[in-house]
Amino acid sequence: MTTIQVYNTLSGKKEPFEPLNGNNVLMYACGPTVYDLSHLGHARMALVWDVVQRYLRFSGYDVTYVRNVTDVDDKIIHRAKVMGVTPEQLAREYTYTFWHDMHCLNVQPPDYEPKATEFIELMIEFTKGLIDKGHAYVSENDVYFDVASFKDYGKLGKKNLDDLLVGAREQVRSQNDLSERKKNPVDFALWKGARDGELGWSSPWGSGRPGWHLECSTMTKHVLGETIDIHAGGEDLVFPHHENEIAQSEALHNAPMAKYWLHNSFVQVNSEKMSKSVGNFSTIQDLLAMFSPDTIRLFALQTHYRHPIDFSIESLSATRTAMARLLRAASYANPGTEDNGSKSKANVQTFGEQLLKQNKEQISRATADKHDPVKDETTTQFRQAFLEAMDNDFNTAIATSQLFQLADRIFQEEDKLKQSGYAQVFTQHARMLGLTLVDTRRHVDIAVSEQVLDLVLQLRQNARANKDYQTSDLIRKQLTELGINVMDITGGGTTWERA
RNA sequence: GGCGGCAUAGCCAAGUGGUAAGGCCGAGGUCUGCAAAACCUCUAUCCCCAGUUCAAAUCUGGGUGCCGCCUCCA
Repeated sequence: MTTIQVYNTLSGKKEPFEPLNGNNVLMYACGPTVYDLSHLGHARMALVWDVVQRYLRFSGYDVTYVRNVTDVDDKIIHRAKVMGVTPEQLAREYTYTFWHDMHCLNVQPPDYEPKATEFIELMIEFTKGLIDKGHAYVSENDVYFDVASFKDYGKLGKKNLDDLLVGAREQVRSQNDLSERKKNPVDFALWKGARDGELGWSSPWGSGRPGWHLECSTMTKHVLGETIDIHAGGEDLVFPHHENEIAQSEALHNAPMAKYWLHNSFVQVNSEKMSKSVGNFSTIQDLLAMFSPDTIRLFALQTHYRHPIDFSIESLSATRTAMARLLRAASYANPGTEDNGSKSKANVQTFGEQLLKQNKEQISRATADKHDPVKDETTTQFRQAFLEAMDNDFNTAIATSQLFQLADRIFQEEDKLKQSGYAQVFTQHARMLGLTLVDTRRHVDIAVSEQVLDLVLQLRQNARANKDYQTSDLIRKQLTELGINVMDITGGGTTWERA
């Protein structure tokens, strides 16, 4: 099997990817906290790890991919209070919108999607274990992790405890209630006691809720195991979130939590991180109103996942133009449909049905070239360059550039059979990146259809004015067949409505 | 202050020792009733300075600018 190179945050280097247990890959990505609509930054995270798990499967690994949903957290509680709903209602609402966004973007569902609230009992067990081993202590109704008791603390985020203490002391001074409860300013909460009326679960330490980091440690352990292959997430989770997960899990298990720690970079706006707190975000739903899922995906994949992407409507528009070219190239895969396939036959299948079909048809690395309808220097070179790029720490920027180069070959090819063959190879590889290639070039929105109708009716009026009633009647008849009733108003003017 | 990262054409963006992928925009041409698409051609020596090397965007040192994390954050 060809070796994939991955950049491991833990070592700060690219390393050959070798799963711990033969062909099995256990992969966990930190999912969203569901307290609001997801924005492009969340989309990038989901898209990147979606492509990674797709590529690992393509490469022949038996992947178990887990992405959690954080459905209990301070932000959820605060937002719910503001909106006058319960935290459960709020979390469920935004879980649904997240799923909707993911489906629209053709992000494959993970194999398991644990929610924090489903693991409270096990988190309590986890905490007890840490207390028993002397890595955690109870303070009033809270439980804290004793950072000083874990000698490797800081190995992921490349921090040393002394430096952290200097900074932490100043922060804690401003929250002096906390400083009294913690032995050490950098200690973090495993369990937070609930104040009056606050959301809480009963525990040996009274009513309360888990600390943020605890859920990922617990769910990783119980869904996948004590040591997994890949733990992934956004760059901002390196410290303290993943650092604290490591501290908890490794202190309890005396075993590495994950072999590879992978992190994606941010989406920026004017060179500044896109985030809720800055307020410079574009929600996935807003963007989907303007751009196709494939455009958004291509936009994300044209930059390497460890580099920041600078977002602007202009650059997304540029990607839309580029995406149109890829769709045109793909349309040669099924000769004949280019010209007569637009008679709405393609729309019989729903988007969801198309995606399921595509996933079923997805090729694997071992058998990929056997399926090649055409096998020559072009396809061989293309595949080699494409796979080489993906093997090299999932370099989707190079992989997509190869798609453009193959697209050029498709356009140039005069032999129809070859052209179609190239286009099929093109399609297979584009779908490996999760591009749907659902042809959106002829999708017309309501505003445009209205204007087109106005135009047609204007032409009909012109015909009537010229007493060309044959033409004007033909137009009306055809529109009627489409379900559009055309009504001339006595005294001039025309209006229409759907029958 | 500590840690990490980035700086490549008008814009976006790959490339980490052997002489600059790809996308968008633009220019000229072919095709076309006109246009669009397609096709052909053209558009950079890589922030600055010094060094290592036969050879550097790519390594080393220094400088400048920008960003992220260290507090919730994908």
